[in-house]
Amino acid sequence: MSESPSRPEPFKAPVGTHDVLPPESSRWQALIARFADRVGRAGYGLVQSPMFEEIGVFSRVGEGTDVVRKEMYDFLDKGERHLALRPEGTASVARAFVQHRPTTPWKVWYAAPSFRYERPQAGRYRQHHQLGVEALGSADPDLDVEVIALLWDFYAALGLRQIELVINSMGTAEDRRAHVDRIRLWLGDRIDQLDPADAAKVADHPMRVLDSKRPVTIAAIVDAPRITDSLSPEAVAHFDRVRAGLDALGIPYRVEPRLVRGLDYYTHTTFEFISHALDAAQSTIGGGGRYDGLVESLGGPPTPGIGFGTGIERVLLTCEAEGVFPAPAAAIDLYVVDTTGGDAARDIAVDLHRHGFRVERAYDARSMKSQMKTADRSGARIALIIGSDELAAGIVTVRPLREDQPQRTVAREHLVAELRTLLSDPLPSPSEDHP
RNA sequence: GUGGCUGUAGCUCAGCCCGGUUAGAGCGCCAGGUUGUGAUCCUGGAUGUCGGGGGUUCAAGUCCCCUCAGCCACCCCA
Repeated sequence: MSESPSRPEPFKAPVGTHDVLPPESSRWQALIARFADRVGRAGYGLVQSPMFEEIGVFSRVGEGTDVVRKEMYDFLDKGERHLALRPEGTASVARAFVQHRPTTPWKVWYAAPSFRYERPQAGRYRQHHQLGVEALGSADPDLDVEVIALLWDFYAALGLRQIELVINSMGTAEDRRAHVDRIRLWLGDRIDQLDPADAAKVADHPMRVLDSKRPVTIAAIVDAPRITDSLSPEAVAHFDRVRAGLDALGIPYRVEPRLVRGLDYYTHTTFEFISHALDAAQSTIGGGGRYDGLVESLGGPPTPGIGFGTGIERVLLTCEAEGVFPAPAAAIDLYVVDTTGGDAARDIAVDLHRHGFRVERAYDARSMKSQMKTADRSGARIALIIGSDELAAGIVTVRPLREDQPQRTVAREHLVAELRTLLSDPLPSPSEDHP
């Protein structure tokens, strides 16, 4: 028997979570930056809300949904408070609105994790990340159009083409309630024609049965009443204006009267973006809708609102499937190679950082060959070489790695100026922030 | 929560059906190819609780059981 001490079992990320490491993380940064830019230009400001809330914030707004009934990560803290990790983005933002009462229209965006206790699979995690916007305080159908257009444009800017927009109207809160009752009765009369799994849902979630994927059920409900046939005049007018707006902007869409979203606070417009490039089961990459009663249900004044969320993981998965939006190239311009022990590399690298350059260096006093190898792999355009000769003479050998040009030496005191010229593209001065 | 498939070096995998010397490949990593120069090429090297536990056996990466994890699907949704 070996006497070697047993190593502790290595830890792994919890089920359904994942680490995002370089270079993949640079795609995340770029994606979020694109999003922030697009929605920022439309007047949306960043909102940062807590990752957990009193459980009531979520249960109040989604008591009938699986997302809050079965999938919430809830816990008691040391003060016996019943809290929950947020399962979706809208409720937290609505709670913040109620708490702070900002002037309306209040338009915000977020990039934040959501948590749901589900079995993970392709495109589905227990912690996933959403980009989203919420606009509160206006019932203007043009706002519905604006919000949908933001997401449409975002996908388009990434280069995604195989995206379908599906929209529906749930009508006013009264329309919705009446329709749910009507559907429940209608399905109740045909309950034995449904797939048993769907039949079980009729009492609690009749609407859910309508977007069933089971062939037996699909056949049984072809003639089910459609909400679009029984909307109030007010709701019809709203929906008409939303469609007219999308038409005017040239945004293609399909009206799907059976579209049912996972949260049951929606009124009027609901929408979903579906990727046809994904062969996984999870093809919805974004969705949202209007929620005119939500703020009130959280104790605020009657306040209309609309928003969407789109899953970063799924969007990136779709980008991969369509072969668009690759990870940005390496961000390093210079690599310092020092064979004199490393002090020169330390001084030059930090000095160049302070002057705004993007610089890396080798550590551990490796051989020159090894350092050059690393320099090459770093993607740097130029290696700055310091050997004993350079050190003694107060110079640096500047060796281009990407272009076929001879290397040359530059005096240390002229290095910054020389490199600025050499790299040609304008670099920010040390005081400014990077672009 | 239910079901199917898969777990062997950092990564991708072979070996398992037909148990048997020090467990392999490619890529990656490290070093060297004469005295200071990368991406090619050549040579050499390091690294494995064969997911974990139990069992069968003279002997298990290979067979059996349990368990955990990953993937995929149901469900649900981003």
